[in-house]
Amino acid sequence: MSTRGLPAPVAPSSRDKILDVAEVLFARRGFAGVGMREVAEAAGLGKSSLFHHFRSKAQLYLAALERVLRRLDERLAPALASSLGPAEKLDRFTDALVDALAEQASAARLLLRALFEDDAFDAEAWPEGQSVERRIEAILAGITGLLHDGIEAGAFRRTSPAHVVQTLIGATVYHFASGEFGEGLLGGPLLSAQAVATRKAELKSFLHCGLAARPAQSERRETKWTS
Amino acid sequence: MSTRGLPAPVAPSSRDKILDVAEVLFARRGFAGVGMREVAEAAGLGKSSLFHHFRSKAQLYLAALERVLRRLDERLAPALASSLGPAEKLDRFTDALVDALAEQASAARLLLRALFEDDAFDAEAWPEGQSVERRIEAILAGITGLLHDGIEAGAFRRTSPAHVVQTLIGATVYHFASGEFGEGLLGGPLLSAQAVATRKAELKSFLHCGLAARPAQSERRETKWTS
DNA sequence: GTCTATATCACGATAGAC
DNA sequence: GTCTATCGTGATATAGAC
Repeated sequence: MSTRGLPAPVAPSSRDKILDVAEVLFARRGFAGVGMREVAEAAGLGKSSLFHHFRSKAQLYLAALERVLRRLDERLAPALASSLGPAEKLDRFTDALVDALAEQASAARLLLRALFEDDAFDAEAWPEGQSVERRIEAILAGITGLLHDGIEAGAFRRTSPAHVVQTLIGATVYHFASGEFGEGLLGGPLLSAQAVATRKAELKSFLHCGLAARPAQSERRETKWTS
Repeated sequence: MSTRGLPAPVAPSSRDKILDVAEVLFARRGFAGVGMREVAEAAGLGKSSLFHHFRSKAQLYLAALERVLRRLDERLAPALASSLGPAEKLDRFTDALVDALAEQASAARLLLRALFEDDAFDAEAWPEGQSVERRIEAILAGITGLLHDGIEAGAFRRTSPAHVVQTLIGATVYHFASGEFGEGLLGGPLLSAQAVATRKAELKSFLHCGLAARPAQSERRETKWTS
């Protein structure tokens, strides 16, 4: 019958191998910094064979990014779908996010590029680009909605969900994308089990405290959060 | 006699003009994504004239980055040099950092690239690269030392200064580098006076609370928050 | 200091044999 | 599907006139 839906652990297709090396290379040096020749050679193919699987460099880049986002979404969705309270849900979300980013450093770097670079090509012109856009929006809607619900339920203090999301992205995506610089700063590896656990605890400690609902008395004097 | 040490506001040299456009272009599309021809034309020069001022593309990139770091250091140094307590010092440092990054968005982007990209060229081979390295280390030493002193003095809870620095970088440098994405998420401009003030308040609120020294009893009460 | 012209090379993408 | 060969373009960088 069909093998659809089943992973193929023994025989990775050429397409998957190309995506693997493209993900690593694009993460390291960005879209413009990687040549199709380099990707092809790293995947063990000729350059023309690569263009048989992906019609253009932009399509390859977007396909690699889309795969990263798909895997990330698969890791985050269970945390958001659980029927826990907002605080516990946010903890699970944070754990899942950190685990997913720490599992593969190239994913964090590629994701960071997607979030702050104005891509030179027109992403919307490719179907992969639209898929990328939709996946980003879905993930953002999930975490933003969680924060919003928590505020409405009184579990979090009244703050700006968007600003918290930006802080969360910076504290996770940037952290695991920081590579050599981050390791030099920490004085050790970024991706060891211990370093990941420390990061998780540190981050949750900040979130726990920074989002905790407070007595109205100690609330900010200028409580006009516009966004 | 000499004009050394005086700014020249009326007659910007060709070199300064080149650095201006290089900073913007490299920030937007990275080292590999910008051509020397594009820089030259944006600066109103011929391509060969550009190579008269900067011997290579790598030197131009590093010079632009070095200028960004120099200006940032000038803004941060007063906050660190003040004779305030650790908490107030950190507040001033945060204000200065946010103001400096918000003042010019290209600076934040170029700085973010410097922190997470493994540059394709050998930065150490150029004198500008060594200067970049020294300036980054100086800034890091300043904020890390401030956090360390605050912990020793009992003003901050006992945590990892390096992790706090990473969180701080993510919450500031990434935030102001996020450009179109960040504006879409916030639903408004990133760099307006109001948005900058909101970001400052949000960030200091997180820091204030996340770093506050706590009674030893509540220090490790993570049963409610950890799954 | 700025220019025109050029050297040399790598790029993305295509054609067509096998 | 993979290959060799090639097209057209634009890259960094240099040479030398003015």
